Amino acid sequence: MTLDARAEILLKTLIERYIAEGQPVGSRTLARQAGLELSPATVRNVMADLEDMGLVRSPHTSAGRVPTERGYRVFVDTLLKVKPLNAGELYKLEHELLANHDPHHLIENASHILSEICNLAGIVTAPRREEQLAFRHIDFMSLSGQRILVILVTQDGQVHNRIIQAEREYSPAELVQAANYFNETYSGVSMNDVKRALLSEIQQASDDMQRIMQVAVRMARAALSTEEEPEELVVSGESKLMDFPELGDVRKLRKLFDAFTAKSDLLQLLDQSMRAGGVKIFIGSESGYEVLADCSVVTAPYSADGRIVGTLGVVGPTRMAYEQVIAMVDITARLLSGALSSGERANRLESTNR
Amino acid sequence: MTLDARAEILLKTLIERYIAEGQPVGSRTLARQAGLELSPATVRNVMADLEDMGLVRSPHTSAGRVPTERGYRVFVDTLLKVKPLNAGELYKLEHELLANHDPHHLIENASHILSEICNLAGIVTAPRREEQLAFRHIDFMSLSGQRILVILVTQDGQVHNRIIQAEREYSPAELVQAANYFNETYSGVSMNDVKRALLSEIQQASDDMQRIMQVAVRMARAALSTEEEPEELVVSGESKLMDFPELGDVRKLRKLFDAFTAKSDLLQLLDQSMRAGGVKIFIGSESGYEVLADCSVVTAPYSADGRIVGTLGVVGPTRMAYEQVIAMVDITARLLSGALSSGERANRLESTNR
DNA sequence: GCTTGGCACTCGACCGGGGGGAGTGCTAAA
DNA sequence: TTTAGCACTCCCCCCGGTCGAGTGCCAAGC
Repeated sequence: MTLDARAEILLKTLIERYIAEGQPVGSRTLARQAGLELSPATVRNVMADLEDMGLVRSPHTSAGRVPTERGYRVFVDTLLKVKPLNAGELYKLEHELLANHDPHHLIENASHILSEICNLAGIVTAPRREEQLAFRHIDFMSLSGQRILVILVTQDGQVHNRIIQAEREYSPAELVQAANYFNETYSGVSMNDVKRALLSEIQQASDDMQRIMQVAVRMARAALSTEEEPEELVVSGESKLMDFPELGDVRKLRKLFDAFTAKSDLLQLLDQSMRAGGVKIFIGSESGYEVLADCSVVTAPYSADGRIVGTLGVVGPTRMAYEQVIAMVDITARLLSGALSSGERANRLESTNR
Repeated sequence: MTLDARAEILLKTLIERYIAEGQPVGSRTLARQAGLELSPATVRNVMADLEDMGLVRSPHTSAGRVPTERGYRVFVDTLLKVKPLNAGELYKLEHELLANHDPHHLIENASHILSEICNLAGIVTAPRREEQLAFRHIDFMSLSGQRILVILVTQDGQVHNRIIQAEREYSPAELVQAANYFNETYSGVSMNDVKRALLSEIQQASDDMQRIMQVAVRMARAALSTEEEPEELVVSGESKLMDFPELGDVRKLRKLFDAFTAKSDLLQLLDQSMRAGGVKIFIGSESGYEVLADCSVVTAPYSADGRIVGTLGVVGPTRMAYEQVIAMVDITARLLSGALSSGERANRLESTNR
């Protein structure tokens, strides 16, 4: 069941060739390509063995061999040599990613860049870390009627705004006072603790609290309970996938694009790979989602201040240039982590090959 | 060169049939469908005339007729009877659109709904009306180093935030004072006037201004000069276009999707149709953009408080159900206009057929 | 025992031809 | 002016044949 060295070389060559050309590889081509001084006939024997092991298959009787999912798996796990980026690429990547420091722009950029350099669809989940961040500033502003605009700023400079429905109208003065009270009381406290504090403050002693405090607490509570922003997923360059002939079937493409729009499946997949550190690769049906049957997904979590807050990656056909893609996903995750961390320039990019 | 009544009926029937079926319509079918008690032979004669006029054509010698762009044009301009929505559809539309009152959600919703009810791609330009809106509130907050977060709220409750690079570090107290000064001075003034005022304030008498005012003016100026947010375009349901066989060619689709991503061409087209009031229809090459050669675009401007602020519409194959689509684009524009206007419930939906 | 050359075989891609069907244009008659 | 008839055209589909690539197997060679 184990591969000898020759079989490994042949499998590796076959997969590389198939990734490059997209067409079944015959014994003659493979014999020439592998640099092993073997005749096509020998190669054929090896191929028969590989086929028995389920690592390659023929689309039809006389059509050369194509890697199977298991074949790709072996390739990715044991055969492939990740190609690190050269200095020029790295510089360009870094330069483009850091063009804008606003967190939201950063993740949009990351998605776009991933898509561009890999020529695949780039996907990035928006960071989820409000809970850990410190509260910084809040503002209440009354809109028409009883609708109140709440602006919340967290330590990292992210601005969140929501509209809440109050139970009565409030004067501007009241709102300003409430905001002041709140800002003074909670500045620097983590959002988690703010929420906890709000909960206890409101159930205890609501009578003997100052009216203004009551107002502030009530507002903030309403704002933070509607807090549940749907988790965000940024997808870029989907249309790049239309260039791959193996996905050229419009019906398949339709399903894939719908999955990009619905986002839920992809989010689940990405969430899943958030737990494990490092680059993770889902080949074909390994992802567990039918739409991704002919696709591979390469992901890596990214962090802010040492804490993992999201995942990024690419989606492409199983036949993708893993050697480069893995390095690019990896490096992008590192760069993004660095950019999102406060000690910004401390992003050590130790090149740890897997 | 003018069409007699019979020719009109036949052209109308042909186009309706073609829109429904997507296949060339022959004389026999047409004769039966039109309800005119005519023989196929007579219909053939009429078709020959219509072909001379450039309103229909045959894909090949024996294949029935399909409408040309000019044919669609005549159909849309003079033959078609816009189908108003029934009460149920209208209710559902209104209900879904107004699910969220936040301006940004409103336009996302509008795009999504358009795409869903028309089964085409929905497009909406984000409202451009900062200039006319009144300034309401500003906040300055220092981030790491000299980066300063500026939060700007306009009268309608929209929150804009930018990060500017200051020329030195400012203390929190300075920033609060500056914001206070600014809020007191300019509250309620239109953004246009604020900008103008900033310009003159800064060139005149910058020496004898109080230091705090100087700071405020400098900040605001930096923030407002980077104001140029790229005009936004929200596209939904692109993948619906993959269901149309006439767009089924992957290469064409790729170009179309790239145009959706690039946005510039579409924005230009939509901007163009912002000037003219009411529903506007671009059939095939009329749009002037090659990617849209096989597509039609139906647009309508929408307004806020009586002033046109953006355009919405749908993109689909030239063979689209104009009769329904026109009504839906029209009504969506009206509903959105109503929702964006402050006297919110005053949206008179006079059903003015074109 | 592995490797190799040879050989028959299989299958997809491509090409050309023929039948069927849908629809046309034209003509002549009503 | 309308209609019936008819010849014609062209697409679509199916069929059969050829070609080329590549395989599997076998027997000979190292």
